Amino acid sequence: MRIASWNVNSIKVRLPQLTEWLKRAEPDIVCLQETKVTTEDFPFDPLGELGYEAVAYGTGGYNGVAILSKFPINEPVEGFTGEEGHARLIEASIEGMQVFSVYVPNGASPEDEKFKYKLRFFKALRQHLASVAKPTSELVIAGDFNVAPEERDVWNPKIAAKYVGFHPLEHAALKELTSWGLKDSLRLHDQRAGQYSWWDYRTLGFQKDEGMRIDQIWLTEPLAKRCTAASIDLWPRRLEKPSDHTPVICEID
Amino acid sequence: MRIASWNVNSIKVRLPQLTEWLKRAEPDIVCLQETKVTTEDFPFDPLGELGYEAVAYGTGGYNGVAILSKFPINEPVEGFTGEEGHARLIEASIEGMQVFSVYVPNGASPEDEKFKYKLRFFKALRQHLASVAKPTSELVIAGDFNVAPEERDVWNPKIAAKYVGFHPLEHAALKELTSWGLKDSLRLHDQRAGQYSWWDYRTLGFQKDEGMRIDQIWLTEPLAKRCTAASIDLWPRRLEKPSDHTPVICEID
DNA sequence: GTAGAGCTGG
DNA sequence: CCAGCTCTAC
Repeated sequence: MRIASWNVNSIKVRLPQLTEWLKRAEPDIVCLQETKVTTEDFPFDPLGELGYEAVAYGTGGYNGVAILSKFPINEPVEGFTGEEGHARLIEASIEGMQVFSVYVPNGASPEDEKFKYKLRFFKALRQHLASVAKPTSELVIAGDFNVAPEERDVWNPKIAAKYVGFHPLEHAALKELTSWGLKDSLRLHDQRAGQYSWWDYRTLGFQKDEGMRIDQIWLTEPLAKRCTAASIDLWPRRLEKPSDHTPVICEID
Repeated sequence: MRIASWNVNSIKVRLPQLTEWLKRAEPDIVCLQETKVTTEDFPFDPLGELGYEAVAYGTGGYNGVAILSKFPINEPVEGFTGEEGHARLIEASIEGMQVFSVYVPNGASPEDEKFKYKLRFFKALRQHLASVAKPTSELVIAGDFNVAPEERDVWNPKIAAKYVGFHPLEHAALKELTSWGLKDSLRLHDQRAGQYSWWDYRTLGFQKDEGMRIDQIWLTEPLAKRCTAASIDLWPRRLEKPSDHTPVICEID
């Protein structure tokens, strides 16, 4: 079972790249973020033709999340109480696993009101997880967390700590969430520094290898034990008009 | 010698369609309007690879005119005193002919301030023509005149007369310009009604055959005598993302 | 309907 | 840099 997560930064613009990548990487489950379409406008048909069932949650031109799956998707739930209708979480049951696709708010700077919302979001998300699942259940939470878990996940930790993506407060918020009982799937198999999933368009970060690993797939212990591989797929960056994020992948069983 | 005029409605967006059409129609001279690029951003290189020299005049994201030619382009002149820096006229000498590419202002309704500007523009253009050429010289003025010359050039003359494109005032303004000594090249060879060069995107005019012939190639008498054919080329309308205008063509010699 | 401007957002 | 949005224009 191959599970992936990708912040596509507009599924309308990125549909050609997404379909190319799906054909090539053949993931079984894909958590998408920043689809930037309403649920109604989500491209169910072209993805269906590729063999993917989909559930999507989008309220407008910002945010928006979805889950694609080659296996049947059961009991989808859109949103949760902590996200204030921003279309930042969708969950569903697939092959007995609870699958969450999440897009954590960012905030332009630590002084920003949005940054406080980000910290509240993490707290509410932990509450939510605890209310719908147990650390001993089979659960995957994948998405754009807008925080790098460790120093080695950031091209310049000293600079990043002052801004957003590696600030101590959000770093602590992520730790508090994952301490509920979640394992960072990439780190079960790959200890290298500099494995990034996002690069700033503005600074031409990709060309300079200046990025952060802010997209992650977190697993509860039962799934972590069955996780046989994890990686970051840079292939979509070679296509025209790449997203600023690239897919992250893990294999279960 | 094949001379064409086309309002491309953004040369950035329309470059693929333009190049396809150039390869197919093989015009010698093309007057372009609504390029919507600055002179600096004009795509000289890809057009040069197709064998076209080019002169362009654009000041920003609106208007903008250009001339492409397989023959050398001499003495290009950007703008004229009546156009107030709007990048609506470019002229040049090609094979001994004076060639003008013009984009006449439109105005949303006869009450509009822009509509008055349109009438002034026509007056100023006649003044300009008279100051740089004679009716006995070899002169071509091609472009989007934003007025249909005759009733048969408009899908619904009664409606059009109330709005823009066939209002008596602008109609008279075009007549006043062309009475200087210009012949409507299409009408030297084709007397059919309903030969349109533009259709409203909003009303899906093309699909309903509701359009106007507002793009024309006007010739002085010496060239009119040598004009062997004239037509409107609907071929580019079959491509993806067509302009709301289609090219008009005439043959000299 | 389609395109650009000038804005917000990351 | 690359998306959205709202506005204007035709």
